[in-house]
Amino acid sequence: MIIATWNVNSLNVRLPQVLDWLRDRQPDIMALQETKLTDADFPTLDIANAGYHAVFSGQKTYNGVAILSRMPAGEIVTDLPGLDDPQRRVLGATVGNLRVLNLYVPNGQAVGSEKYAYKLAWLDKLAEWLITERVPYPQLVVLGDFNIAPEDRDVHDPAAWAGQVLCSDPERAAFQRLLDLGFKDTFRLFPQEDHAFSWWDYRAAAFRRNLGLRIDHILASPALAAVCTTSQVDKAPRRLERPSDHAPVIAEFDLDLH
DNA sequence: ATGGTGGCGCGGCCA
Repeated sequence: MIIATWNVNSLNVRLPQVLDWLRDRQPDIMALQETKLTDADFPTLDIANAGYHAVFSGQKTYNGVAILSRMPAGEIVTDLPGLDDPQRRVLGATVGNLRVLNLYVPNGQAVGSEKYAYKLAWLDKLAEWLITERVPYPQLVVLGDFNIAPEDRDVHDPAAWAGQVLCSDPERAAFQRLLDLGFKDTFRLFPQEDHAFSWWDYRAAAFRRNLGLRIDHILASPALAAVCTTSQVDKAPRRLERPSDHAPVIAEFDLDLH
């Protein structure tokens, strides 16, 4: 079973790339972030023609999340419990015997800003949710754009980024708290090349120079991590014309969805 | 160098 996550930075613009990627890689589950579409505008038909069910929680211009799956999804949740928030950043769904939580964690803008405080409060609510969610759903995957580079090796220039948003200690502590709950960062279950990133700024030819960060993650509950067989970043879509600034991240599991 | 690029949508916000 293959699970993937991709911040597409507008599903309108990136739909052809998403359809190509689905055809080539055939994931069982695909989590999308920054669809930037209202639910009325979601391309359900194109996705269905590609062989996938879709559930989504969108808004105009900003944010928006979706889960595409070979099998139909149920038990849909679109909000963090206890957080009244118009921003569409959360989508939980059950696909067969797997629980999927797709997240677009707030960016945080700058350390000390209002958006940064919102990000930390949001992550606090997330941890509280996972404490309860993992009980009925032992096979739980929590994935998406976390907007956190967990360690210095996830940053092209750790000295320049030290203490900056996406890399600050409180953000990393919030990420570590998720790991302390027993979730595994599947990417780090396996040997990886140095300088492996999932996001590169559009500016300053950052991708060509591999000036990136690894901020997109697939976290697996203990039961799921135990059957994880590989995880990698697929940089190919970042090389295309008019790419997203993020690349898809993949994890594969020795598990039958049923 | 306090910029640079991209999406949305048409001025400014967000990343």
